Amino acid sequence: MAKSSVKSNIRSRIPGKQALPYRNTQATCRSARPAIALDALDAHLGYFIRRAQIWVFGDFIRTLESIDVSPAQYSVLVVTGANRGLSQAELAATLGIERARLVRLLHRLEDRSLVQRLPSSADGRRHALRLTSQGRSLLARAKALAARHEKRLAEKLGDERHKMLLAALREF
Amino acid sequence: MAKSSVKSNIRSRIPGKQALPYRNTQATCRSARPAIALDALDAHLGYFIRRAQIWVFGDFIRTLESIDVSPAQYSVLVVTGANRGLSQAELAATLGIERARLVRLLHRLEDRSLVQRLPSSADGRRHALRLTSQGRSLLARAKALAARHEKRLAEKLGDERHKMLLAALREF
DNA sequence: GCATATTGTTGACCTTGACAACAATCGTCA
DNA sequence: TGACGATTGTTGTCAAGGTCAACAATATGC
Repeated sequence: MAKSSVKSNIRSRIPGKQALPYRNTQATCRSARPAIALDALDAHLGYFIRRAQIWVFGDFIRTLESIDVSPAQYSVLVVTGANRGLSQAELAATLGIERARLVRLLHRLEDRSLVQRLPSSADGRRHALRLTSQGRSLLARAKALAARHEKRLAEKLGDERHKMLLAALREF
Repeated sequence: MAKSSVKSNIRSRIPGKQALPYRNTQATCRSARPAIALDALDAHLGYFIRRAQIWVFGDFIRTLESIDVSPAQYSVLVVTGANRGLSQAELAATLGIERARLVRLLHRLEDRSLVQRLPSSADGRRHALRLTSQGRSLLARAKALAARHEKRLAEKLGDERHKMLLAALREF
């Protein structure tokens, strides 16, 4: 309907390129006709990293959706569980997220009684973060599901390629 | 200041873990004291993909910031430039973004006179996308800058690892 | 004791992604 | 032919995240 092209009525007919029925909106990017050239994109790591990120996160979210744990929440729960008494600034720094963002993440986890913010006796500014018992048991289930997700990933890629990617991406 | 912990005053003193001065908020994740355990996160590809994505996109954005071209805009310009007469649905599908999102991306690129939406003579619903001459010249500069970014990436990773990553991530 | 830095917090703004709805158009098939 | 379903571009809305600035409480260093 072209409601916004108030500009010109130039007819441009391009010969070789027509109406290929794309159905790779989902995750099937290895679809039918190639036809459309990625050109320079094909040499950019960033482009493929982004696509991989979307795929991996999508699978992770679907896998943990029964316990309502997002990737960000999972990372908070795991690191908090493994490092008792961590401060929010430390946690934010190791996860690579902003302090401000972590505050709101913790709000929701605290509302669900999964984490506690205890006052630090040594430093009045800090909170000592801990998992509640509910938090620990949910984390256990989350880890089990996440392991299934990771196994599926390893199967998709092949074990050696999976391990290789893990090692290479650690460079960042 | 713990304004929100209206809950308890339990003092919890954890011995081994204290106030390490983190300075890896930026991109230095290979920082000083390890101290904080990633635990299960250390085996998850998704975690490292996300960190890599942030790093790579950050470098890309900084590199192209002089010409004000975001990663998404770059991908639109590249694919549009390489496939004249593409429809928006086709473009969205190959880039893996929503039609709705592409509409707003194109709005801004059209406002900057970089792309044109021409009516398709064969199908009244479709737009045939084309770069303007300004779009083509900006794309040329963008490609040059993006190549510098990619070169920096290859140097950081080593050529063989860079190539390997490119190949492995294509699986998604 | 005072200046400066850090910590947790809130508020505002912007970008993305995900959906739903809609008008215009096309294709198909009775 | 005409009616029905599908596709295309579009808009709106909502939630999730990232960024940035401000602020009070607290700690540290001189």
